[in-house]
Amino acid sequence: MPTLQDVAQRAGVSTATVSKVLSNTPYFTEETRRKVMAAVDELGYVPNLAARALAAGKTHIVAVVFPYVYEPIFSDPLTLRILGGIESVITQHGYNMLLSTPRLVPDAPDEHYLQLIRSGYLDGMIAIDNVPGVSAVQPAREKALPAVVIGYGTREGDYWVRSDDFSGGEQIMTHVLELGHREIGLITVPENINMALEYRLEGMQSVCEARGIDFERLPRAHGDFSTESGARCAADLLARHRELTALLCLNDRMAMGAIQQARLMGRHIPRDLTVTGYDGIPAAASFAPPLTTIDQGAPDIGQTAARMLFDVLEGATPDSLVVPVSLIHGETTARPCPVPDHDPASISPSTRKEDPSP
Amino acid sequence: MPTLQDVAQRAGVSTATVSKVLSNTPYFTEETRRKVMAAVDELGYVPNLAARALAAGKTHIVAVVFPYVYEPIFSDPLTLRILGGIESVITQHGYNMLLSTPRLVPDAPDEHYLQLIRSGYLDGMIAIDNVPGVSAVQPAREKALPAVVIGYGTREGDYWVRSDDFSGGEQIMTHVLELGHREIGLITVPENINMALEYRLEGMQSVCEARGIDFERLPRAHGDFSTESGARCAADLLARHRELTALLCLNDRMAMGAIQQARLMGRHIPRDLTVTGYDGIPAAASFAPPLTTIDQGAPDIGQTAARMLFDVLEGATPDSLVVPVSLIHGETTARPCPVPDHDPASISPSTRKEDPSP
DNA sequence: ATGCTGTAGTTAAGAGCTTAACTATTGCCT
DNA sequence: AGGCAATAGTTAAGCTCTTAACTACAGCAT
Repeated sequence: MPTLQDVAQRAGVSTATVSKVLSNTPYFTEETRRKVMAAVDELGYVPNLAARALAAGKTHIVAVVFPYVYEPIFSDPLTLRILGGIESVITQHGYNMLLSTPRLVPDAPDEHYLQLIRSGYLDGMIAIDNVPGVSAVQPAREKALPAVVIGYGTREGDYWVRSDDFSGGEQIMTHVLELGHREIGLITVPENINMALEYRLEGMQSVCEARGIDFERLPRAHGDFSTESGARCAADLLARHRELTALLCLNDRMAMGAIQQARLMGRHIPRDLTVTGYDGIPAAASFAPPLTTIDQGAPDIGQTAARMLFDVLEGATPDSLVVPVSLIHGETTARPCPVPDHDPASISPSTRKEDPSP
Repeated sequence: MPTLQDVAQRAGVSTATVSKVLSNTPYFTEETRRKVMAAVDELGYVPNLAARALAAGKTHIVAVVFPYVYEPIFSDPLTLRILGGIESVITQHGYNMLLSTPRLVPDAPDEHYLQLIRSGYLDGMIAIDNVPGVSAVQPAREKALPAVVIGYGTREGDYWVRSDDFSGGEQIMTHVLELGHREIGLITVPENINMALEYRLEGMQSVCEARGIDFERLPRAHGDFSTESGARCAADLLARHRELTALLCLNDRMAMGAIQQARLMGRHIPRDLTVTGYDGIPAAASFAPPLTTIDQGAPDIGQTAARMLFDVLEGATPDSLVVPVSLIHGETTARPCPVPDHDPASISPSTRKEDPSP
């Protein structure tokens, strides 16, 4: 591989001049540029990034951090969409994206991750941080590495982007309440493992309280984000609370599991049971029937976070941002049906999609 | 940030000794190691990766290359699963993963991508290469950068991992034929844009020919991998060929779209129409009904590719590998129903899940 | 003429690490 | 005692680039 030296020699100038030409630092003639570029082309010179990084202290590498906490991140479609958003912006800026997936456990730091952050290899980072008690950005703060947080694990002075979880909770609960449901079950995850979900719940609660409904009384089941857990939770809730006419699920995958389970138990969706999701993953739209859910605008979150990071790298101090969400009207919600007798043995033949009954 | 020098000084030894201790090169006493490690801890020393890369010519960075070709890669759930498999192995080895997504277009190389490959920043790469005419690994070959290809875009001497697409095609076609279907429609993508799909088709063809069925005669529609395109293709095929009793889709997303569309057209799945997918993405399992499809073993492919790369980096010459696939028996396939009159207006009320008719 | 400014290019000092080549010491064999 | 091998550690060169400091010189106002 040819080096700067080789190029300089061939062009008949010094290495400093070549470096200037390549980085567009002023003070060289058009003639010189031509000579240098010719030499670069002839030799097929490509700068060595390690040397450049060492000399200039800039690597042009940005870390994208998706911590493994309670959930294997690679099973969440949302991850991919956020990643896609981030990627488009990073690529535009000519940077490279290092994907890091530390195993975060309270009081047991991921040494490899810490080394990476402290190694000077990174110009900045974008981290998902939604779990209380463990932080992916903390090491970046310590090293004063420019960082943007996606989520709630932030401190004063951090730059962050968040989905408007509170509003999402409000919107979905409002939708369900306005359809007339009062006997509502919640499929969520254990307390305090994800702050985004906490805010969704708070949004739901605020709507309930405004309408005089005791949110705390609504039966809950705790899953782990997975489809299977959604099915399990639905089985549990529907068995224990036969009066339920709606299940609000805190993510789409659990909602899809819940729907399948409800069907097995003889419920038609949405006629006998309203089910909602949250996230707006692609599978929710192609589900049958399409899920009523909240679109988080995942690619937008990724793009926004990346843009913000580049602002910071350029010395600006961008404002942190809440990304709005929107309700997707699918076909899994309907008015509650007037107290049917849910005996699984007596599924009537009329359990078909379009029910023309009054 | 403290440097090697600082550590050496504090430990009262030379930088060379510190370097040896840290890299476990022989010839130092336990006593020396203790002193060095103490100094490292006290100073919180972390080696500068750029300097290390420059001096040693090793960066401990592996590129994972998912080219954008005909399809935005971030909308394919399979991507995420392969990525997850790769990630687990790379992390185990203490390497870092640089995610690169070049825009590959014939005769218009992605300059930024080329620079990255040639920049000496990478110790190796894993690339998905399934599209004829454009190659993600080619630059790696030119630079003699250790590489493992996932897919068919290989040359003599390349290391590769492939899913057994031919067998997958055979399995799914055999399954459908054995159920008794003869009027079969194919939902695929345009010719020559993806070699993996070509082999799936060839597998299907071989089975047909062995049974005296003229594969070329089967009606086809061409989508673009997306759910929506699957719906469009199904609409087209079912309208033009009312005799069809089965639709074989070359990926799961198109299958899900096809199923939704078929339902809109009054077909019950699987009673009136058998539909199959391919890939075994998570959404296929949580679909209603669960898709009959081929499990590609995506995480396994990723892991295998990564392991193979590390073998190469250690100087071994691993054997390239075909990863077996398996048929997932979902609930979207059934025996063909004896020539029903598919008038959308006359959906009978008995269109329910369990049909106890003889 | 003198001094100043601005431009074009060079020199050389790092940036922080690895490693080949070297020195020094010890233990062991004959 | 002499020679050799193995061990422990040091010295210093080198990896490739950036950049501050410098030289050289033309153009211009005073």
